[in-house]
Order: sequence, then C-alpha cells, then structure tokens
Amino acid sequence: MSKCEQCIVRQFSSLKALNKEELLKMADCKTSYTIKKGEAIFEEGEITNGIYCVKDGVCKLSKLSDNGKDQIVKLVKPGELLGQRSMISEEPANLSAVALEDMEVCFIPKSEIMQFFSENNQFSMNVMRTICDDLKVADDHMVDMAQKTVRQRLVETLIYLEEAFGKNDDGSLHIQLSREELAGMIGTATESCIRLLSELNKNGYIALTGKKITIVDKNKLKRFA
Amino acid sequence: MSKCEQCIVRQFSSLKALNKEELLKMADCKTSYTIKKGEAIFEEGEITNGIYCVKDGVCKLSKLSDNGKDQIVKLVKPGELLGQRSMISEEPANLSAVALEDMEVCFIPKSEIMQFFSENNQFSMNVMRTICDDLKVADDHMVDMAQKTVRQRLVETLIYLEEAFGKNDDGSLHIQLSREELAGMIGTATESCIRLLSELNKNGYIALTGKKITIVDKNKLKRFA
DNA sequence: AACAAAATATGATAATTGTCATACAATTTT
DNA sequence: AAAATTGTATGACAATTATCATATTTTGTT
Repeated sequence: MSKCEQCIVRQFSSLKALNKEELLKMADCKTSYTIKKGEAIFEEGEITNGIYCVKDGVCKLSKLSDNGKDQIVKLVKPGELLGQRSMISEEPANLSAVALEDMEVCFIPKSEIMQFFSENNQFSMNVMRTICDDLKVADDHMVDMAQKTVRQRLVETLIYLEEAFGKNDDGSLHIQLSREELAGMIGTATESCIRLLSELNKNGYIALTGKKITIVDKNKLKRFA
Repeated sequence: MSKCEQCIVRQFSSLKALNKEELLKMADCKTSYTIKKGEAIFEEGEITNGIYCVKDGVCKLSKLSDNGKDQIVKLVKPGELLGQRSMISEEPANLSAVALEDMEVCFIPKSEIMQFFSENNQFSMNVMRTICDDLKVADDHMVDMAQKTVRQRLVETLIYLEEAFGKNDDGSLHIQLSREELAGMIGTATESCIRLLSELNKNGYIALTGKKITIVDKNKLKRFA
C-alpha cells in the first residue's frame, strides 16, 4: 500500500490541507484502483459512499440525456477529486465517470472524509472552494450552451483541450477524444461536429491527421469562431 | 434594526444552523435593504464582500453573453442566500442579481460569515450542501441546454415556474416575467419564445391573457414537449 | 493478410431556430 | 388625453443544426 504522504498529486487537490497524521490515517483506509480506458469508475445513479482522488489519467463526467445522447459535463485531471458533490449532498451520483485513458485512482471512504471535515477547517474550505469553482464553470458553460453557436463551442473546446491537456510532439492535441465524445462535449450531433472540423480543416485553422487534431493558428481560430 | 432570531426565512436557509448567540451577533452587523423591482442587488464583476439573505421577493441571477443577450441562470427565492459562491472563491460576482419584484434583503459581511465557518461546522456543511445542490442543478441545466429543443425547455420552464412560484387565484403563473426574460431563461430569441407560446396557446395547453400565462393541462403539456 | 466492426466523412434533405421587418397593444410620460 | 415608449405578436426569410443515407477509412480480430 503506497503512502499518501508521498503522493505528488495530493499537492494539487484539496487534500493538501491534510497534516501528516491525517495522511497516515488516509493511507490506511484508502483503496487504490487501476481503471482501463473506457471503463467506468462509477455510473449515474450509483451510490458511491466516498470520493475518488485521480492519481493518473483523465476521465470524463457525463450524463445521459432523454434524447439518448451522452453529454460530457467535465473532464477530470490528476489531482482532482471525484464524487465529492454526491457525497456531500448524500445522493446517488448525478454523472457517470468513465476513463478516457488508463487511470490510477484512490478511493477514500465517506466516514474518513467527514472526519476531516469536522476536524480540519482548512480542508473543508478547500473542498468548498473547489466546488464553488466548479459551480462557476458550470454556470458559464450553461450560458455558452444556451447562447453560442455550435461552431463557437467547438472552437472554444478545441482551445480548451490544448490549453488544459497539452500537445504531443507533433503539435496535435494530447487528449484523445472520439468525434462522438467531442460532439458530446460541445452538445451537438456527431455528424455536425465532424462537418465543422472538416470546415476548420479546409480553412487551415486546424489540421486533421487520422483522428489527430492539430490547432494550426490559435489566434486566427479564436477570431474565426 | 430587526432581530435575526425572529426572522422566519432563516429557517429555510443554511443560517438555520446558527445558535442564539451567533444570531445576535449577526443582527448587530447585518444591513437591511429594500430593493425595488428592476433594481440590481449586485452586478457581474462587482466585489461584494459578503452575502445577502433574501427575506422577501424573487430575483434573477443572470449573465451577459458575448452575443449581447442576458442568460438567466437561476431564480432566487426568500430564504436563499446570494453571493456565497463569489465570497468563498474570493472573486468578483460572476452573475448579476436583479429584483423581479420588490425585495427585502439583508447583507451580512464576509468577516462575520467566515467566523461562523470556522466556529460552526454544521453551518459550513449546510452552505456546502446548498452549493452542491446548486452545482447539480447547474450541471443538469447545462445538459438540457445542450440536448433539448427550445420547445422542450420552454415547457419545462413553464412547469418549473408554476411548481416553484405558484399560481394566482385565476390560475395564472404568479411569477411575472417579461417574454424577454422568459426567453433568457430558456436560452432563445425573444421572438422564438413568443412564437412557441402562441403555438402552445393555439393548441390549448396554455392560455395567454395579456402577459399572464396559465397552464391549462400540465400533463398534456409535459407529454407534448 | 483477410475480414468484420467501428469510426470518420460527406451528401441530401428536413427541421429548428434566429433575424429583420412590421404591426399591434399596453404602459408611461408629457 | 395625446404622444412616446416599451412590450408583445406575427410574417417572411435566412442561417443553423439535425437526421438519414451512404461512402470511406481505420481499427481490431481471427
């Protein structure tokens, strides 16, 4: 069992407020999991009874809409926590968490977290602040969905993906999303997404090589949207 | 200066966790305001340095999008708090709060709230839970904006307005929204909103009398969407 | 390597939604 | 009360986006 004290990603999450003693306690009760690309960490409606800390790999948080399409609400990176919201609200998960790459995550049971809440005020404030940030992002995202065109959302999503997840050596987006998943982030039909990518490609703002997407000129792309 | 101890709406907010001593302290440092219909409590980008507790009246939280349209993110009722998110994130307000009716609100300075946070764990948990609920609603709302048609969103909004804010004696929606505001909730053009209302009216699902909207058959309306 | 399955791409078309113009009604101001 | 302003309604049209059909390419499997 690896030690939480030595875990690097801890520094990037709300967990950084925990002291040595608390980290030792956490190391004792946590469970580590390996999740293969495409597998779910939890599904919408499941009762999770704790939170997950992402140690490695990226996952999508998505919700199945009535029309049968899966809307991606958020991408979660190493260092971030999963499932805090439902744990605090004492509800089943509102979103499904599915790995976009092979992942390593640690599960920390609810009882443990609740104790940290009551004993470590800084930790509570950190978690609260994270959720507040999520809320702001969600509100903004909602406004974008309601007010922007699909093309604008696509362009902004591509730029976000490059800035948040970086580029490969060849300059292409490091994060691997299928066209269907990209459409699910933007909130559009897969065909519409593909069509708009083609258009951006023909206009020279991006380059498509197989499923790889490269942003050729970020500023032009921004202005074009 | 009125006493917080005797304020009814306190029971409906996170503030219900405060003890008598804390309520007395709060009564001392709070400021009461009367806000006329149409006036702003705070605007997007403003630094608020505290939170507002809505004692009476309803307001809209909205954000101006790049396309010049105002998207309504949430309606806030008596008992709810305003401005917690920006206070906790230590950021300027992300949304504007504008009164839809004459309102009474109380302002509680940040220093006071932060002290409650550090001394009253139940209060912290209450606030956290409220924000978590807001986050869930925001996520779901985002999915709706991305995946549902304008007609579906209009129908669901009308039903929400009836269920959340009730009906007048004549059966019409109690909450008064202009067509433009209703369009701003749904995320559509004002004309589209009006057109769809006309259609629902012609089909007999709703009745329009001046600016008043009456839901004639909620179940049929739901199914029609 | 050959095949099957899945993902990507594109065309044709329909449905949805937005925009602009204009009319009409309600409200406010003078 | 008349005029001006604002809000609501509707038509005509354009733009956007979805859907269905069908290639084409890529990926995975035998």
